[in-house]
Amino acid sequence: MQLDLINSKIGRKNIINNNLAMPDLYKAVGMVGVLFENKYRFLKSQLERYYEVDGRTIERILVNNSDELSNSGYEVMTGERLKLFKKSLLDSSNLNDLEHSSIIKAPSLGVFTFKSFLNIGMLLVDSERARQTRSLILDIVIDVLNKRSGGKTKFINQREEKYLPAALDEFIYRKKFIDAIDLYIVDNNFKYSQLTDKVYKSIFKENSNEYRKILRLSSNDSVRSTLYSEVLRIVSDFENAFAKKLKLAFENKGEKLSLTEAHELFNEFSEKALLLMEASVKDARNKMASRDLAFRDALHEKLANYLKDVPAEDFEKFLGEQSLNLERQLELNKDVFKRLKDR
DNA sequence: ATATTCAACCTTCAAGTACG
DNA sequence: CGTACTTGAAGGTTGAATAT
Repeated sequence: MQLDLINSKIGRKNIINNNLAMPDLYKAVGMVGVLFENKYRFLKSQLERYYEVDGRTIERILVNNSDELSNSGYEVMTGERLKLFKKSLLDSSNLNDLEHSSIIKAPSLGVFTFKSFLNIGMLLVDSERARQTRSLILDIVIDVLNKRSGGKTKFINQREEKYLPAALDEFIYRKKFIDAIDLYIVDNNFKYSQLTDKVYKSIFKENSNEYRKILRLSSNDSVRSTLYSEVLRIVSDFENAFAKKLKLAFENKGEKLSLTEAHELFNEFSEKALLLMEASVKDARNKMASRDLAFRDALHEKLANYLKDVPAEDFEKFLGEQSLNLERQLELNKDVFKRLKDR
């Protein structure tokens, strides 16, 4: 993972949003904070000491990145809350006398959470400690990812409850799609793969070969089994809708379409469908590009405009305790499969 | 209730330094 | 050599605590 944390806001947010890695990070950093309102809090003086920088440097970063840092938990406390905070600060009392006397009088105080503590480290350019901390952060985040995913991220898309139903639906629609190509287009060795690629290109701008390369899949891995449920849903919709179009065109014409005609038909269809499903296609592209960068270290260059940070819920969804591997999902859905089989 | 005081915060101008 | 980053220093603002 070659993430440039200093220059990539998305990269930084992906660290901050990764709640699963926080306990490990906290342990590794070894800086003890004061527990207040359920979060570990740090003072600017602690950051100065840890990163070995001047307070003004931190101040400047706070000013230039105020949105980002308040999102990661930095705040200036005043009034009643400050009073309470000072109380817990005194109880834990792991600061020296000088800090002690000045802080006790402070009418307002800038307070960092552990996340904003890390966030500062990801923005300090010249501090050697910050540099070390960044590489520590990346090591741990990768380590947590590997542990949680069992070392492989190829099928990380499947570790989510919505995947299985989406995959089952897709299986059914895929069959309709294949059948329609079979029945309504004149025989051609390439008709299946060409139209499948067209579906992919419409939805996420890559054909299956490009996609394979980006995800470093071997030739016998199926592309579909690596798609996120949101992408699969759209693939299903496309396949289902285009199958109907093909049937209609076949009935109008009274005979099988040539492959060229089928391509033209698809182009028309795709243009309209993309417009109609604009929001969900955009959402799928966002999720695919962003998650693949964060989880699979794979960059979809053609979807670069769709890169966003991966929300905290996604880390939980794909790496958390609730994330399920496929075997377990299959186990839980045994009865569903039995019913399907009996049909 | 009003004035004073204090530390932190904020802004600005300026100069030093590391780096390609 | 220009750019980006860091540090220096001074002056002003703010909000809360304390004194009057």
